[in-house]
Amino acid sequence: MAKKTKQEAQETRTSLIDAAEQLFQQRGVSRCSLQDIAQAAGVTRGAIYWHFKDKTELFKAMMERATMPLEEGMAAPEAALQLSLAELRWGWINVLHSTVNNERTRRVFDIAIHRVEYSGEMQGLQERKLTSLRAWRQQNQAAFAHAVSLGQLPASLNIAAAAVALVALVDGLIHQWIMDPQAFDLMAVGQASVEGFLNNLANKAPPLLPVLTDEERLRLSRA
Amino acid sequence: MAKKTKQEAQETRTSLIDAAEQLFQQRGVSRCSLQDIAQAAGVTRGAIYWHFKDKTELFKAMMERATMPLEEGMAAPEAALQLSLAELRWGWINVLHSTVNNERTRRVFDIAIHRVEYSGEMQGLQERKLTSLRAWRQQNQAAFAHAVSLGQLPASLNIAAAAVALVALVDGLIHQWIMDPQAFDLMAVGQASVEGFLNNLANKAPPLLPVLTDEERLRLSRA
DNA sequence: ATATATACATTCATTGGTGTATGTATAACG
DNA sequence: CGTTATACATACACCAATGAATGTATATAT
Repeated sequence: MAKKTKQEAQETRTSLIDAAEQLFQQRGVSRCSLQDIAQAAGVTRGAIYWHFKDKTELFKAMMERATMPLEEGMAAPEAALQLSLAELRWGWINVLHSTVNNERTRRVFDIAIHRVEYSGEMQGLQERKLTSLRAWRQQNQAAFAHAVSLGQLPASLNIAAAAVALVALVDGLIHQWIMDPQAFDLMAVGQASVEGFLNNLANKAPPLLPVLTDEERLRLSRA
Repeated sequence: MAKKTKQEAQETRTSLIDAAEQLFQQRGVSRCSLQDIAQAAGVTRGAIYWHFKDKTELFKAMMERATMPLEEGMAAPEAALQLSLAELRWGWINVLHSTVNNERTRRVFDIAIHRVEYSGEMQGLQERKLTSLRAWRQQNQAAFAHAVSLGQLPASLNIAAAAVALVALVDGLIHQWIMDPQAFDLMAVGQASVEGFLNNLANKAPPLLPVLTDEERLRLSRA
């Protein structure tokens, strides 16, 4: 077949990634062949091997296209040091928003969560995810530290633990919603949860539950 | 080769599941062959096809062996209606505990989260996971409803949203810890987070953050 | 003690997928 | 306007994995 224009080549590349996105979600990454993807994009495997080294590189390109806008939403490390709680809240709401409203984000989240095995050549992706996770935690922690220095949060706050918990909360909400989207309104529950979490960091109400006794702890460690 | 005793056969079956557990985690489910598993267990593929229909059934058996004790920890639906907040807290702490201290639980969680694709024949497993997720939510919600009826929690509480958030919190903590175990102490942070969450459901402190304005919401929906 | 079911091992045929090598028409460039 | 690099299509060789078929020695039941 004939050579294509540079723009046409970019269009094939795009449609290849599009097709991969669809098929990866439908059949799982390892369960769909390059033949399937090429056919869905209306080309042959030759086109794939021209644009990408192999399936792993195609996968990476797909992930990057979708997550790049999200990573941009994360403040630069220096800026995070001065991040206010309101700005932090805003960042999380933004993540939730694009999860709900951006179809591509949703699909790629679903793929990253349920349709790929992080082993072998995909191992690098897990480490990239880990890096991103740590960055989110760092950003939370820096914002909390800043808020403590301003007196908005008590100095007794364990900011590292709080950072972990907030990431867990949002991450868990997204996971749950991706699995079961009609079970709840992610934006509503997410906003209420995040705001509730942040508000409650400030106050030291008397505990509703009695603290676990040492004897109870012992029972656990023996179980 | 010779026929084995019934007990010996059971041991073969067990060692097959053991080997699968190890290799699934190391190489990912789709990336390790039945040949690999059989060899690691010191038998041939014949033994696998005798004990299990195919790889999917082997995987299911592996999952069931590990998650059965956890599902037992979940109260029966009727009992959940009378579940106290302290008992609910206890249940979650138990999950965290076996995540940290039971090596098998940890491995299988890692496999279920990172080393398998929920597509094709594995689709059924995702639905099983969904069922379990809904059960956890239901249990939380029932306990909250009960606590509201006792006056321990305010009637204004959105118990459905709170149930979702608590599941998200614990689920997110486990995910994060499985990815990055040395980043934090799951038991300590988990206990503090869960207790903090439950305690904060009771009080209605003045909000630290100004509520999102309608104009801000609009900016989001246009983005 | 004999027969039968058991618990595997071995062998075989098939297949789907990968990577690479090669072909080729044309866009881009000087 | 000729040359070259481009953007694929086509063809080929290769392999790893699966499932089924068959073999077989022995535990177990009667």
